[in-house]
Amino acid sequence: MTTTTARRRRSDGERSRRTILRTAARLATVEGLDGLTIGRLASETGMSKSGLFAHFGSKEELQLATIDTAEEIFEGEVLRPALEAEGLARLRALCERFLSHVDRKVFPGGCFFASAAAELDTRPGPVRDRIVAIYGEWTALLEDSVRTAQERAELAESVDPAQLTFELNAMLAEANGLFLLSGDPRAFDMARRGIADRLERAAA
Amino acid sequence: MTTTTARRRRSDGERSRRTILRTAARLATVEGLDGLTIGRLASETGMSKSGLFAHFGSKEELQLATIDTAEEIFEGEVLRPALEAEGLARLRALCERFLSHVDRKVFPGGCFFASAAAELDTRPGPVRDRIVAIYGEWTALLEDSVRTAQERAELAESVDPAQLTFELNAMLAEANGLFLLSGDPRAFDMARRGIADRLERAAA
DNA sequence: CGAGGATACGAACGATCGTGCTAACTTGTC
DNA sequence: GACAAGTTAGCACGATCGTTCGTATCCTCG
Repeated sequence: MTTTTARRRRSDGERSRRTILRTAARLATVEGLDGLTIGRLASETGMSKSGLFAHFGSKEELQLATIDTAEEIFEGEVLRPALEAEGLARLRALCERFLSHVDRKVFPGGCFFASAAAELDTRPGPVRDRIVAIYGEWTALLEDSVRTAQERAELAESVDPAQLTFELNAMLAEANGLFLLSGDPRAFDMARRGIADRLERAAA
Repeated sequence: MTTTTARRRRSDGERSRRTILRTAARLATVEGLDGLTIGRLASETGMSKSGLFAHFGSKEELQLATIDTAEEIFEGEVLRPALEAEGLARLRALCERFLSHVDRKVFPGGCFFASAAAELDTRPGPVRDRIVAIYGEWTALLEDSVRTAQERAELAESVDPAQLTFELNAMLAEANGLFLLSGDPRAFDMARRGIADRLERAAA
């Protein structure tokens, strides 16, 4: 039988890999996941092209690893803090943490996944599939929060969870886009006001 | 005195220029305005790289001309038909024509300007400036329609035009993005429902 | 401490990028 | 019908793309 040789990594390699991927995640929101180039990333991290490349084996693997890293950052900045609340409060917290993470420029090019989704929209392949899956998880999380809020009688039974999620998501994404285009933080205020109004209307 | 030699174009050159730019506008929504490459565009139109390049002189000029062409197409498909109506009907028509032009795949990658805005968000320069200006004009058109609808007592005086525009724009853009990601035309239904609800709530 | 594997680098590859140069041809004008 | 100007192609350039290979170095484990 073939013993699967699990290549154990060295600590220094692990560390530079993290450094590379954190830089890549930030850079990708500016240059795009495709515009993210090996040479640029190498000079940004002070490594050689070949040394950096050896960590991934292909550009596609680098992109997938970058997405994983962006997901971890997003979890830490948005999801984990918001998941401490429940029901309607969780829904509000998810929206607020999302807006906050754009405002605080966790990624210099705004929401990583909004940027990646717009870029990979029409380009089939595993990278796009990964982005679609993550978008689906985010949407499902919002919808679940709506449903829980309904069970707790914080939102009306008559509310369509998918519809409400669509509208909330729309305002979050638009705030992200408008802020990036205009640089005006009033984009967040408009999103907050729109979301608050919409939730009030959906209240039980 | 120096006579300004206005370079008059020849009819065959004008025709191929149009062909190139129409192809470029479609292609840019898939590959991106930066991913739009001279060589790709040349082979797509059956021209030589240098012959095509001579029309523009630089890639940036090509990008700017492509944006102009996309604007003309957008005017024909969305603006002109909608501007026949007035007030609230115009506002509804603008939304409906926008959704329709995405659904009909006027551009294979959805709304040209949503795609370009997401790409150029964070990259300063004349190309970005042009996209920002066009986004501003679109927003101003929506806002003006809201104001006119208020003057005609079709929408309540208490409505904040900028806020309503933000929310409508958000749902249009989200429908565009969601449709491109999922391929599911129910994205348009959710946008229509959300917009109808929002306008009903804003009615006088 | 010695061995083995992970890590990193330098050099080089074919391909493609945007961009020039030159020359051939078409078109429109007098 | 000739001449000027606009149009297109061919070829080549330096740069950069993703990728490969050989080699030197460092960490880790026995």
